Amino acid sequence: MKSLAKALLVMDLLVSKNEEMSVTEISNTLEMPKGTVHRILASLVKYKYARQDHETKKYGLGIRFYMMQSPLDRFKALRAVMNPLMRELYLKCKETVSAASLMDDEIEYIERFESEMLLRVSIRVGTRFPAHCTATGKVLLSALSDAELTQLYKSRGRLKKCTETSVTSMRELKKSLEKVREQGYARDREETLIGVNCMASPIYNLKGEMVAAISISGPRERMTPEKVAELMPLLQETTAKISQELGAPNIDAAPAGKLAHSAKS
Amino acid sequence: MKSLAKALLVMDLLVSKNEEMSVTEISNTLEMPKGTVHRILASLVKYKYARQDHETKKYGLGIRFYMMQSPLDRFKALRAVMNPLMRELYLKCKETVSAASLMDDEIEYIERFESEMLLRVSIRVGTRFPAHCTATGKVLLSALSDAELTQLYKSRGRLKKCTETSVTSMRELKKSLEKVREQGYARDREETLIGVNCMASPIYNLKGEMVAAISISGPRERMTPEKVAELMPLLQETTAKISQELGAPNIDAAPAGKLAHSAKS
DNA sequence: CATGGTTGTTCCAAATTGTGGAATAGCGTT
DNA sequence: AACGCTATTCCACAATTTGGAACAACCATG
Repeated sequence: MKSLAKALLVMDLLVSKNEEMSVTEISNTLEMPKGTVHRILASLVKYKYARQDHETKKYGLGIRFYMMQSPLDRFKALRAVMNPLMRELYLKCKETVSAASLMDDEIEYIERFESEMLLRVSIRVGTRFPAHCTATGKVLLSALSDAELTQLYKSRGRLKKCTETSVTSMRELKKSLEKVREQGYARDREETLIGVNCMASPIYNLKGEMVAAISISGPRERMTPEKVAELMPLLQETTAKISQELGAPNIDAAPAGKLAHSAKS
Repeated sequence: MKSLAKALLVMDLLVSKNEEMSVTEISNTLEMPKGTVHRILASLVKYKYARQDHETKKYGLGIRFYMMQSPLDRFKALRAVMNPLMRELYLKCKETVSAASLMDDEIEYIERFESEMLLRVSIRVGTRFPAHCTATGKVLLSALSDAELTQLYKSRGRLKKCTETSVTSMRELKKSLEKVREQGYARDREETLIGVNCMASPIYNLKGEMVAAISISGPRERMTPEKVAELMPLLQETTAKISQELGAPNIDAAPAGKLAHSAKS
């Protein structure tokens, strides 16, 4: 199989270099015509074995490779995919856009674009919050089964109350998560911090596991119900695009997928 | 590219299943004719993206995939490849055959077939020895550059003397390693343990890095110079075969390759 | 021991598919 | 504006993949 052989050689090269390469670079190294290399790359990209940087036009390894690497590399790949689409979303809404994933019963922010408004939500990468009182957290928890959820909170007693509006009982939380599952997104009205409203939507990887969630957060005065309703399609469009880039299956089918085990480090 | 697409689908399936599958199994799942699946698998095997278990005839992921996984998985894959060929060697020489890799200035045994003779060398997986006074260790150290070697031993003072014949000075060691590089193998005469002789030969991975070494060890009385000379071709044949299965480049060209960084855990 | 039902593997004519040089388009620099 | 550099598209030729069917090898079962 000649065509397959050539494609595998291209993959080999990308694996061994482990950095992005241009079409001509590959073409020269492997002594293949540019047209051929390009066609191969297009197919590899289609099946997520390679990916093209839309800015530099260079090609690198795709998510299918990162999926089987260490959790650390996986996060790196995830961030690389999220970054440009999060920036796009930020430019549209001008509020702080952030991404987080679940670490035990907390969420940890892994990427963000901070609003430049005078009054804004300021979040640093690495920051953690209790999952149960953030929109992002509720989205991430919604991927857990009832059993997993009770397991997670079994030795933790009553839920910490961040603000007056935080949910504090397991029953309330479960009911809330039920709604999140139906809607496919979560909101929080000053549950994390007084004066801050937030909305979040999930990201799935190519196995259909929820790996992170993206949120828009801003001050109560700007994040009115109307504004949230206006931004929600944009947010969901963004998370859908990211999920798609990650190779997630059935884009609009009912989620209810498993939550990917998050890394400790 | 239809043929590539199909091949990638086969790979996808192997990745997601993460266990060996038969041709018909794949053929049914993907609804492709058996002939096509077989042809694709043959090509994937050729380029180390898949491998066939010669006993069960089933196909699984190849070393190219394991190469980019966590060090732990890499060791698992390495052992899977070494095991049958080490057994073969053991059956031919009836002496203890073992494999070890370098961990700092020690070697750690990662696989072994123990002789069933009354007087035999008994080694457990996980055991460690100072690298400088074992044949295996000398082989592994021979892949290091002069700079790396001094770096490794810089804060360790005089080399530990295992037996009377052990090398103890850095100068002696370097001279000894020079010889190992020339020969492509190492021997030790009661340098680790009084009464025990040993011979070792290196294994390279598909990047040309030395990842482990295999040794035959036995009591001085049986491991005479003549016996060693008789067994050496068998040992080298075995390590060559393993290296080849791992996809090592230029089988008989001058090694002088880098030593792969070994895992800590 | 033969038989039926598995499996993996091989074969080959038909035609669909990949080929790769050359043309095009797009981008940044001179 | 013209140049040199990319990535990308195009297309007629032909080499390649295709996949059904035949084969071989194995293992239960009758």
